[in-house]
Amino acid sequence: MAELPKTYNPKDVEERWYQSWETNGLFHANVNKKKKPYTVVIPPPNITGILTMGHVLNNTIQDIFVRWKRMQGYEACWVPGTDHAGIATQNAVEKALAKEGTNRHILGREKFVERVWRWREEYGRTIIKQLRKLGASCDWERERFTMDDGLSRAVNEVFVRLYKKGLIYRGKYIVNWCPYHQTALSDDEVDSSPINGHLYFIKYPIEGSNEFAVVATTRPETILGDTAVCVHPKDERYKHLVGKTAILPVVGRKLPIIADDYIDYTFATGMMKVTPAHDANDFLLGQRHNLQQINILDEKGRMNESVPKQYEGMDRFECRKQLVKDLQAQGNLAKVDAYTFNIGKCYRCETIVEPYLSDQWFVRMKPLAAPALRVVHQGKVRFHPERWEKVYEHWMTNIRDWCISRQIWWGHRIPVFYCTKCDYYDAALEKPQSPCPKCDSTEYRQDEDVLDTWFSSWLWPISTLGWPKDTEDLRYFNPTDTLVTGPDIIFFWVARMIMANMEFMKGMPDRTGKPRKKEEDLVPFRDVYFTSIIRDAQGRKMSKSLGNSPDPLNVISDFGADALRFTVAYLSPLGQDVLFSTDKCEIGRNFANKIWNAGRFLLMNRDEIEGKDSAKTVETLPAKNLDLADKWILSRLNHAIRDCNKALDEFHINEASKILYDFVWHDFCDWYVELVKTRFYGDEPKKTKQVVIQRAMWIFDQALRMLHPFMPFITEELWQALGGRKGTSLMKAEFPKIAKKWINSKTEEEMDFVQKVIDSLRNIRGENNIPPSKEIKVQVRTANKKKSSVFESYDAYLRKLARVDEVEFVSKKFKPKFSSSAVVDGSEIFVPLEGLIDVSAERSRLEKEIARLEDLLRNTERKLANPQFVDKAPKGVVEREREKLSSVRSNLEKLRNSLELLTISS
RNA sequence: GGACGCUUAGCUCAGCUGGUCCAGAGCGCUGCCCUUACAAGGCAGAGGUCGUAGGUUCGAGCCCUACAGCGUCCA
Repeated sequence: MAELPKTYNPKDVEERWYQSWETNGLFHANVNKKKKPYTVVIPPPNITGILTMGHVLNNTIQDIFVRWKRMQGYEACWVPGTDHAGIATQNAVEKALAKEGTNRHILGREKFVERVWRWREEYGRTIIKQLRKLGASCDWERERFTMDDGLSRAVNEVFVRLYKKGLIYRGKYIVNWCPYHQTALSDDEVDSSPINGHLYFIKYPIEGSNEFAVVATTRPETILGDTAVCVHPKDERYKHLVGKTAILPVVGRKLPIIADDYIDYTFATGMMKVTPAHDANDFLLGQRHNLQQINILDEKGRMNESVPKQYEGMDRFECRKQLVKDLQAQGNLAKVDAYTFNIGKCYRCETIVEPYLSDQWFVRMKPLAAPALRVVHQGKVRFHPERWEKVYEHWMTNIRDWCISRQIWWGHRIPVFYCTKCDYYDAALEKPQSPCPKCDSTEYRQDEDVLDTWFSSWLWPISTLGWPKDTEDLRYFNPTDTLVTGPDIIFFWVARMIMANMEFMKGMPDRTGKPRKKEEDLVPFRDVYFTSIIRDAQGRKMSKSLGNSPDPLNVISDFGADALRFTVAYLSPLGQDVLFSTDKCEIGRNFANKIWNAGRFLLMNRDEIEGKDSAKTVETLPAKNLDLADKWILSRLNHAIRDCNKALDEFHINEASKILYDFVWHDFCDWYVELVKTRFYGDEPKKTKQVVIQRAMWIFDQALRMLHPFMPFITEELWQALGGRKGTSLMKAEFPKIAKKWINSKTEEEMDFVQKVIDSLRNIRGENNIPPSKEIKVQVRTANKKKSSVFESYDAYLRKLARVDEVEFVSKKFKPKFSSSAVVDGSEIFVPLEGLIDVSAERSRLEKEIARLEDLLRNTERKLANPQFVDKAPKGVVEREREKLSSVRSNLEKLRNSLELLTISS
């Protein structure tokens, strides 16, 4: 066994083990009927992306679950992959083209798409490679991409099925239009944010009258598309105007004045202009009242030929300025108020989106939503934390149809074919070969648009496993188990996956080959873990523009992947944001170093005791001749095993990491290792020492197993070093199971007493400034025989951990002089310090303790004096209070005596 | 405007179904230690009327109500 370096150096360890795991196929999962599957599909990162802290958190959590389940004996399968990110990717490639002085229109569609594929080959794998650095145990043989043949087939299949079912339709509707990308966006792709703008009040003369209709708008240029003025039917102010005609300034168009209770008559003047082609609500209003729809914009957001010549070709904002000037000149601008309102921006380029009337494809969502809502209500899909169910429910019950067409080139082209000779069209997997049923023509053209990227992502849990084909994988690994994702895509993705799975898995064979019927077999996953949002130390979202997002690869190279993983897991409470800064990785790095050195300590002593090259696996716990420390650490270990498994079961990652941190650092390193030293360095026979070291190694081995899902690299390295295991991996070792027989509260109480004695001796040493090198003598007056025997049995512990060289038992009559003292569970401890004692410090130390106990005593007395408490509180609680009372009283008395003696003797 | 979340030590946070840890951790701070695993460490210590005001209860950081501040989502 080579010597381990003094500090842990992650670099070579990580590289080496990841390669070993991957080349040995340890990440790969197969259909294995003897095992239960545990499946996770990765939220496919976007091919334009690079690893961010958000990915680190998300994938660390997934890896923890997957590695934990794998060690528990499940056939754990983590399906990785990427999505094609239509708009973002097209954006990136267009930018590259622009640098070359060309654009997609010059290239043409086919060449452009080829170019995007090349771009994807070159840059689209970045994030996948980076995930390996993090230690992600994805089954790379299963890597998928939303534009792969199989997945594209699934997309087409779904489109055609929904179309035939009448759940997909085409229509002219108002959509969110991004003039920069020149495409429609779904509602979710629009971010709304407040803007300090203006509210313009514009006067429309009323025909045959001196009156004006005064309407208010934040977008004055849209008046050019107005086709009505609307008032509330109950609004007395304007009743007389209904049915009359207003004249649109500048244009001169005649606008009917209509009444509809949709409008809010408390807002502004209570009169509203109606622009059916440029506002979603006006659009509906226009349909109800049969109003003309006048589109005044082109795809780039410029005024089109439907507006008066002087405005034609102007950008919408330029037109706004000019129009306001013109209205003012004409005296038709009543006033302009400062006004703050929300405005929608494209989530990719932040261009202000324009409600825009155009031909688009939609999915009818209501029928799909019902079962998806039900399975969440019934707990067949569980959200963690639960509160997201409300958000989900709200969205699902108010769901709107989903605009799935995008006017871009990169993506799945809509599988709809139009007859070039007549108006016939149909959805089909392939271009129709048969003549047009209406006109006999055989020429077809495919729809120019592509589908929203989410239209492929919503199939991810099934398409990655082979759907629409009935594959063994799909039968075995779906439904998947846990989805780990951010709450920001609950609508985009989570909800839609549930809908898709429920719809498209109906009737597909399950594990036993029978068609799926029950809803719990149709869900895409059983649990959804919503991760925290990673923010910077000031609580700001991480963003490129702020430059506050550390590059995870730098963090890994500075601290190690294990350190980063552990830190992130440790800092992430379920459902709460995480304030992260790179220096917090010291938590993980220091912990890794602690683990490393504990391992190093064990190895050094093993070599010492058993001789070099004695490495052998300790398969079973050497359970003979256990002393207090052994029994205690076994009890603590089993607590940790139980609590860690429970925390993971409940998705409390941070709690699980804290349990392991505390067990390893505080129980194992601070106490057990120190206690074990007394036996390593004592005079016991070699055989005894061998058992002691082997036991310590066995316990450490258990800890390594539990830590492995969190810190895979360092644990594997140490596990191999400790065990001399060849041809096997900690990845496949069994995760510890609780052995209840080792949990023993008596043992823990006894050890607690020993620890308290040591603590109080250390406290005495500290407060009296006794140098660590100086050994002290201790006189004890024990509360009972049992305590005396503990002192006798474990005095080696006192000697080592509190630097004691002599323990003397004293009688009741004994009156210590020049002593510092303490009371532990009724036993009095005196440390004679003649010449060394700082009397005033000692006095204040005792006084402080006395004051604390007096406080406690008063509280306890008050409680017990309350008949209601004694009456109503559970017996056990009252009993404990009584015990507390008597022990506090007796301790107090002893301390007061000591204080008195101190005063006398000084 | 609606929904949800947060407010505990100087900082960042734990504290799960009200009484056992007389309120915890990490960082920071103070003092002492390079004790043969670890100074990325050890030991000891200082530091909190658990946002405010009420209420329920024998008993509340934990439950209820109102308010304030911060944040997120939706309209």
